[in-house]
Amino acid sequence: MAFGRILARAFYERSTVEVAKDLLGKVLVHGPAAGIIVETEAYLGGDDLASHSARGVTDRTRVIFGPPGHAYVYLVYGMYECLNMVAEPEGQAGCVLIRAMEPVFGIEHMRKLRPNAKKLEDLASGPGKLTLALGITRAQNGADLTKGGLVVRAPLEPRRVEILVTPRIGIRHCADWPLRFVVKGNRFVSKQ
DNA sequence: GGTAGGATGGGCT
DNA sequence: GCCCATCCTACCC
Repeated sequence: MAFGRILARAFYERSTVEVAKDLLGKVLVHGPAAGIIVETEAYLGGDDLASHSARGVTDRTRVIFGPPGHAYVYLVYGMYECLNMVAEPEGQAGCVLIRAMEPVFGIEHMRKLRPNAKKLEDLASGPGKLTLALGITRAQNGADLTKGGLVVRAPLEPRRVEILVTPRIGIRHCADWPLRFVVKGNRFVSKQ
């Protein structure tokens, strides 16, 4: 499969849940490597206490309140970086955590960045693994997803996907909210 | 097959 | 000082 067009800003300028669901099956590209997004989570504004934006605008969370279609990348547990896509119109909080990807292009490149991964299924089957495989760091925080080296494209041959909805993983607040979206049956997700 | 525990540092109280 | 939107290893069935 090859790449289609870059997703426009209007794609991201919608509700966070819509964007999280529609990102499934899209192609995430960074430099020489790319894969199909198979697992996402929505982090909402307002009363979603699991979101970093819940405490308002700070140096870290500023990008989440900014214009949609930008990357929010942060350090978690002192060691790993997580990639999010900013959604909602400017001024409103909301972002989508990219949790897992099916490797498609640049697989040898990604294997070098993920020496611990034994199987193809382990390359990007988690938010920290995915950023390692793609070489994404906080240097990409705030990057414009509609141009440059980090973009999301439509697939040229879209697959019909069935979406499984579950609670989000690894959080304490709002632990039962149904905001995790996975491609049902896909073997590259972090867990079914 | 499964899970408990440790690594490790930034953000915020 | 406490809390993490995680991953890997060791160890145990």
